[in-house]
Amino acid sequence: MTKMAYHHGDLRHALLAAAEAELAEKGLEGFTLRGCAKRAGVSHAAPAHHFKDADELLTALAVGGFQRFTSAMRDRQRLADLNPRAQLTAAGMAYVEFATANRPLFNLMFGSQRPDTKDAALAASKEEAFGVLVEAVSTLRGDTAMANEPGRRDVAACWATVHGIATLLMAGHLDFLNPAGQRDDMLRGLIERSMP
Amino acid sequence: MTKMAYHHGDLRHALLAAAEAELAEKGLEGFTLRGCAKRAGVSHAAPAHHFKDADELLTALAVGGFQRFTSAMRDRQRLADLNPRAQLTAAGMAYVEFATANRPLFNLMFGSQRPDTKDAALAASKEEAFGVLVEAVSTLRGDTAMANEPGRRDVAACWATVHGIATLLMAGHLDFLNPAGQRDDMLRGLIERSMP
DNA sequence: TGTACATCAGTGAACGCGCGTTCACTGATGTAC
DNA sequence: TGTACATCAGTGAACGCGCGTTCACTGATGTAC
Repeated sequence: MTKMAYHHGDLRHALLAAAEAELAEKGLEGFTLRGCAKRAGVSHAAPAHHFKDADELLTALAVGGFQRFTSAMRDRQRLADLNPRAQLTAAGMAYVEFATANRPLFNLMFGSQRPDTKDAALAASKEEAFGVLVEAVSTLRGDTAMANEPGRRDVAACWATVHGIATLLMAGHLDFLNPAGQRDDMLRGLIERSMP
Repeated sequence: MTKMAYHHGDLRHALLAAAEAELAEKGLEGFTLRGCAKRAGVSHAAPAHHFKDADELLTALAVGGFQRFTSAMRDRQRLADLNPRAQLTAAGMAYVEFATANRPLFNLMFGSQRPDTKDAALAASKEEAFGVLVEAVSTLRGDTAMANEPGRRDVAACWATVHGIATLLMAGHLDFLNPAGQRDDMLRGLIERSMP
């Protein structure tokens, strides 16, 4: 496809990529449809052919975010020791790292009302990410964690801890920890103590 | 002061009250200076005499938020049993409740970049809120928690847990817990298990 | 006690800006025959 | 294999909107004398 092509060819994906860059750079507050179009090298009216409005684009972005989030956790688990605690820790570490490395995206995924909660793909990708955590807690417990109240509490406790660490870290509220700089060990310690 | 008064008399405080209502109603994304002025019953150019821009107003709002946040935790502690665990739990419960009861304000305080981080009053009010938690953990440990690394980790663990619970709860991600509805007991359980 | 005047806190009209949306259009693509 | 035509994906100008900001102004207040 030459640069002069009237038709883009794959504007939908180009827009998604542009939107992701736009989100990462401007944050959720500075995110605009016009900015995405400009970044994709297309007139600002063009996106309407692919996304109804900014929120629909953001919903698609969140879906991709959850998928990459799931992959990041699974990749980390594959590199980790096979014992249940190490597996849960690996997922937790990847959770925190994904958040700090993709702040506005993470914020879109977990802290925004803009993505369409009724979107099936979003619900599915979210559920899949959640599944990584549930699976790790289940293995550690030796049962199906979500099937009983103590198990659900274990899931909630682990999740709240990693999520809390991630959000506090992003806001710079945990800067008092470990001035020496071995951040990973410190995080690992915090995550492990949340386990059942 | 009659309704016809040309001068408001205490527009600064009226604006702060209006801004708080505006924030609660519209959220951080829909917050505008014009909206605050309108709500305060004043022309939209008037706020400029009291606040340089929206961020300065939001900074003042965040300061007030942290002060009320601190009070909420202290009030809860005063009603609770005197033993150290109950004191820490009380602070944690108040933490979570404040968050869910004041979502946009809490979001402004902990999740936004808009308040001026260099503002001395903001830093002080934030530090005071932090102090409630540090004090409770210190009492429980029997030492000055922030003076040693294990102590700091205990502070971080408790904080991350309550903060994680608060943010996940706000996003509706903990709905799988306790369908029976005894939410407080469930929260208390989660908070207590994070303690040293 | 009264008057003059500086200062302050508000008004309201005007401006420019970037946004989303609309619309008539144009160029490319795919399909029917 | 070629032609006609419907459809689709893009353009770019125009619009209205709400925003923050500016500015000349006006009304109230406080102070000097």
